[in-house]
Amino acid sequence: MALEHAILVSLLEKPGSGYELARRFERSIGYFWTATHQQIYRVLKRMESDGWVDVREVPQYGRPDKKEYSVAGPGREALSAWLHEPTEPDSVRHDLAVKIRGAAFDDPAALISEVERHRQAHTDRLEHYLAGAARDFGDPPADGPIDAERELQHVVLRGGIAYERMMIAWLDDVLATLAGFAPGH
Amino acid sequence: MALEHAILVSLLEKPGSGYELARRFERSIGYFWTATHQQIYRVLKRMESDGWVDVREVPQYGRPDKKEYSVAGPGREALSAWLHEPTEPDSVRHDLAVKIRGAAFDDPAALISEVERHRQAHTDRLEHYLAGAARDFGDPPADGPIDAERELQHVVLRGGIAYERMMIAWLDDVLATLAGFAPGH
DNA sequence: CGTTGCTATGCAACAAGGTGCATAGCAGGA
DNA sequence: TCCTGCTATGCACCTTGTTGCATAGCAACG
Repeated sequence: MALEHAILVSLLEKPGSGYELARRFERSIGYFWTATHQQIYRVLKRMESDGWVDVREVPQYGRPDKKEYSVAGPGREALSAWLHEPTEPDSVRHDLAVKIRGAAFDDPAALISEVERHRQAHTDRLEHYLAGAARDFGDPPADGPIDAERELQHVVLRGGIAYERMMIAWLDDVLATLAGFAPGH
Repeated sequence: MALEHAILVSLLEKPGSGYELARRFERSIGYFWTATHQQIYRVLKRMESDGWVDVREVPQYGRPDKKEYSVAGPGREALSAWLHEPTEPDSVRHDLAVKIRGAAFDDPAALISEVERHRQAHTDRLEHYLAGAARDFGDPPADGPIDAERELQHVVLRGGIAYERMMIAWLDDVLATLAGFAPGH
């Protein structure tokens, strides 16, 4: 399982509360690893009892207090062990692909609006990525030592951008294919 | 949930046993929807008791008998209903991306072999897809009515090919980025 | 005859993920 | 004052998914 590991990475990049982690999982991290706040709180509790993270009560004014988590020694070691062990490429779940093949036994044209919805979602996400890339990585690399954290975040973001572009191009292909059935239909 | 739907699509394309379905989920269907045989048997049993599929005992010689499943009326209706209802784009789980960002807090160079392993897996899968495309869709389209089932299977396969090519290109980008840390290391 | 290996089906236990709901502090506006 | 809305944490339940194991027919090989 890797939700623990995703949380460890996120906390190493910046300590934070369960709530803050949940929000990160709605944006940056969440684009390649999803989790709801219930899941996060549950796993954080386990990680705390395993000594992977430290907790600090942070009083806040104008809003409820929070528990700020940061990575402890054993957590760092667990992450390191996971990084050094091979992982199989993730299994994918593309229900749109199932729908497309299933459409052959129903009405292919009825899928057009669904595919367009997905295309829009991917376009929005691409815009979001590109904005983030311009904001965080727009400047030419500064002189001096290479910042590994920054470089690695950047290459992951480039992966997200490549993925969204690929999906948009493919969904256009799907739409063209679906359109091919329409007239004769 | 969509394992039921993936099974319905697969059975509509061709009726078969749980064992045969499990093997299809190791190849074609499995590239965009994974399932183990235990899961498939369990779900098939439920689908049978819900009247979604019909079963036929098929005696075989030279090997154990099997139960051949085919889609029944209610199953077709359930699939149709699912096809017509909107679905959110699937959540992704790319643990390699988590590892890459995590490598900033460990040894980035140690990830190189892992990334190369993944690259090889994607290359193999691309080869497999291309062979399938040449075998099944290599001929120019025959005259006559458009075969929706064939066209839709083809466009899904093109999606798989686009995905693998994108991944290979991105993994090369990752490797180049990781190599950038090595000398100074 | 015993072993290996593929076909074929399945159970039990557990881990992980998702849905719905509950609680509570505090700010700002109607 | 009440309501809405955001921050913040959490429980209970249920569905899915994974792992390990068990059974059994039959073929091929040594």
